[in-house]
Amino acid sequence: WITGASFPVRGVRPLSLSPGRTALRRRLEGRTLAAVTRFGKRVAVELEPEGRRSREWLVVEPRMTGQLLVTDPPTEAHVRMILELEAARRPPRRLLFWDRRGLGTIRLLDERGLAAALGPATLGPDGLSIGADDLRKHLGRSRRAVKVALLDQRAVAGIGNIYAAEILHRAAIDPRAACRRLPPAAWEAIAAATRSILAEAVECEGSTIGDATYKTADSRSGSFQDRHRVYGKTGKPCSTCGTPIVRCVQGQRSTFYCPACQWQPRRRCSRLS
DNA sequence: CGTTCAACCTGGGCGC
DNA sequence: TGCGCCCAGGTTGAAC
Repeated sequence: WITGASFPVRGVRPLSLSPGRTALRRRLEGRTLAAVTRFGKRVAVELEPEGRRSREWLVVEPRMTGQLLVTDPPTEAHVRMILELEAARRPPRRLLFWDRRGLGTIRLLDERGLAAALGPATLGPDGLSIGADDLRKHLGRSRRAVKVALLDQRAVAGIGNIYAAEILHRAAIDPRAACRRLPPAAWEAIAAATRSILAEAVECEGSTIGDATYKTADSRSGSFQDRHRVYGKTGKPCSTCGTPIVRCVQGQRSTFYCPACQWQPRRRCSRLS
């Protein structure tokens, strides 16, 4: 159970909290953790009901640099939340939220708020089990470039910038291709690549690039960055065909792809007669 | 409907 | 060494 909750300020911009730090501390202390679940990129810590309160969830959205840690943080400076935890017959532990850039958010939500934060209007089916039909239903008629569309969490939850690039390389689809031009077979390939890339990334405990990116709750670095085929590989030979990998910008974010072996549907030829 | 831009932040890496 | 850029596993809202 939570014996103490604090939200250090230390001169940096306060963490985006809902409700504010004082109310949050009051509502967290003494509560018991019931379960921890993941929805796409969001983590929901379920709190058992207490007194007249119904069940509530602490929803953590790490964004770019936020991490939940049970070990000492890289620096004290960017610790945004400290939960002192105690369990029967165990030494006390601390659950920290450490976030260098401070873009992450923490919200305490009731059932209603949870539905809004994690429901189908916000988060689509999880990428680890996504099917081609789900993708096609949501994106099949979209005019957006397929890479931009894969980052839309309402269509499929859990794909970020690294994995969008790796998925489309594995599926051999050009990230610039418009969704509506993709045939059913392409969606099958994309769905299969999404499941396999994400499963491998989970197996490898994510991609740790430099010291600022993802680490596990006990601070282990991931190894999936060693398997990246295109992300951050500008100019390096494509692992499939040897053509140099290219970088472009889509929706203000970097995209990496092989200009030779990632397929783009031809523009429809206008035919006479 | 889709795209672009700005904003929220800190910090590493680069060229001059 | 310092400074000004560009870049970074993300999300949101406004403007066109």
